[in-house]
Amino acid sequence: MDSLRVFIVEDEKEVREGLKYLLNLYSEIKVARTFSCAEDLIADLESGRDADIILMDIGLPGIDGISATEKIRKIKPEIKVIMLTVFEEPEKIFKAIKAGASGYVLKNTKPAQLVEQLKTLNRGGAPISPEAAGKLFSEIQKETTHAYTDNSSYNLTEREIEVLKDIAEGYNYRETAERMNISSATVKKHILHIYRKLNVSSRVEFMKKVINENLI
Amino acid sequence: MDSLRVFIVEDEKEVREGLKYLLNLYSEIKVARTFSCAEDLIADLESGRDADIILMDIGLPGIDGISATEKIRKIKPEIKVIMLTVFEEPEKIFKAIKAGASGYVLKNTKPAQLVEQLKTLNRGGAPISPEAAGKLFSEIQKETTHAYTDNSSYNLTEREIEVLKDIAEGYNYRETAERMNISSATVKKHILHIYRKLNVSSRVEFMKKVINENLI
DNA sequence: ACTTTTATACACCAAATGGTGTACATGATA
DNA sequence: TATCATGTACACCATTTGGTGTATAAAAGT
Repeated sequence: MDSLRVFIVEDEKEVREGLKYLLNLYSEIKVARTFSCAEDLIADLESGRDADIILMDIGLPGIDGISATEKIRKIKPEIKVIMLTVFEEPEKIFKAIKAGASGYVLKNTKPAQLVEQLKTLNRGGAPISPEAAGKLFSEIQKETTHAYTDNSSYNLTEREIEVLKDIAEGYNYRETAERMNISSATVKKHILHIYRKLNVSSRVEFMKKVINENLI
Repeated sequence: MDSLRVFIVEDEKEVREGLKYLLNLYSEIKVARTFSCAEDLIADLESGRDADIILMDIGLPGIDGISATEKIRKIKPEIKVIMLTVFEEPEKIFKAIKAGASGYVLKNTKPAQLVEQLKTLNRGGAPISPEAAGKLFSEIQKETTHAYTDNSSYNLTEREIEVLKDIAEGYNYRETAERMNISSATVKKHILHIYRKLNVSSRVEFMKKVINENLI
């Protein structure tokens, strides 16, 4: 198999050169080019040069690593960008991934381990430490804030709203019943009442109304 | 340090007992209780019993693993729930995390590795394989860019798009068939193909996708 | 020429949904 | 007090949906 063609973007020369040296000790990796800022990298990509993987420092002078990642995804979406950092900041992790990063690793990761992680990229894997993953999970859970039903016009009862939410989520009567610890006959009754109040008579009409009128 | 008190929820007896046996070989872990369904576990937690970590199968009879995780977070938010699965389905991974899961591991993970991962939980880590992380990343990226998703990405045929529009309008198979001058069996076939392409399996999921991704 | 895709259509079956009853207990309200 | 709204739950029924087959034929790609 061909070795992975890697670019490194890192402003601190020692880190940049050190990483290049260490990674080049492995036959699977070929550090082809290094850059001290994102602007240089982007100019290079636009002039036709190509990489399999870009190791991108987050804290760069000028264009920061996350913005650079967004740009890269636009011009060369096939290139995998791995964020490199010293600290793992929850919000940065989430932002980096939204921007299109394929991984998030610490600068002090051992070279052998880093090489292993880079190799998982081909299989759809994403290099990330359990610690960073934990912070990412927390961010996701934080973002998941349930908007609540605007019930001004339909006069749905509290229980009906609960049922509405579950059904609109995709749970069927049985599943909703189990989640609410009631019988599925009751869930069905609720839904029929909801149908009358919303003036619909099928799941499709129900879903149209619920989504379009932001009832969840 | 105390050993970690672990509960296992898994419907297949062999997997459940096997996992218990293997984990109990490690002094850091104590598999205190096992359950064949989520209902039993929840009853146990409500009656006062406590765990540090719950290993939760996703595909359970009755209340599924994700719903169960939501419930656990409500009654005992300090317990870490790790999802156990055979396959890594991107949407399930994302849903599980939103529901409050602290990790997502494959059933075939080697015990030693699993034990290591469980130990990282105390440090705020989240056990997740690079492959699952990759799928999670894709989901996050999909969610943030789904405004651009147009019908071409699912490779629906022209006829399928016609059917999709009618069904999403609220016509049922028979009505759609009449409008298109074909048999309702054919409409049904089309819908089943559409379901596969959209990766959904019910009208509700279908409508969510169609409306949220602007496929109409 | 051969395979795949697309569109059509039927049969069969299990599960879910839509709709109608009735019934009982609770708590609020007229 | 009596009625109403709510939440629970069951029975019954027809229709719809979800999923699996098989089959034919034209069109498109290999």
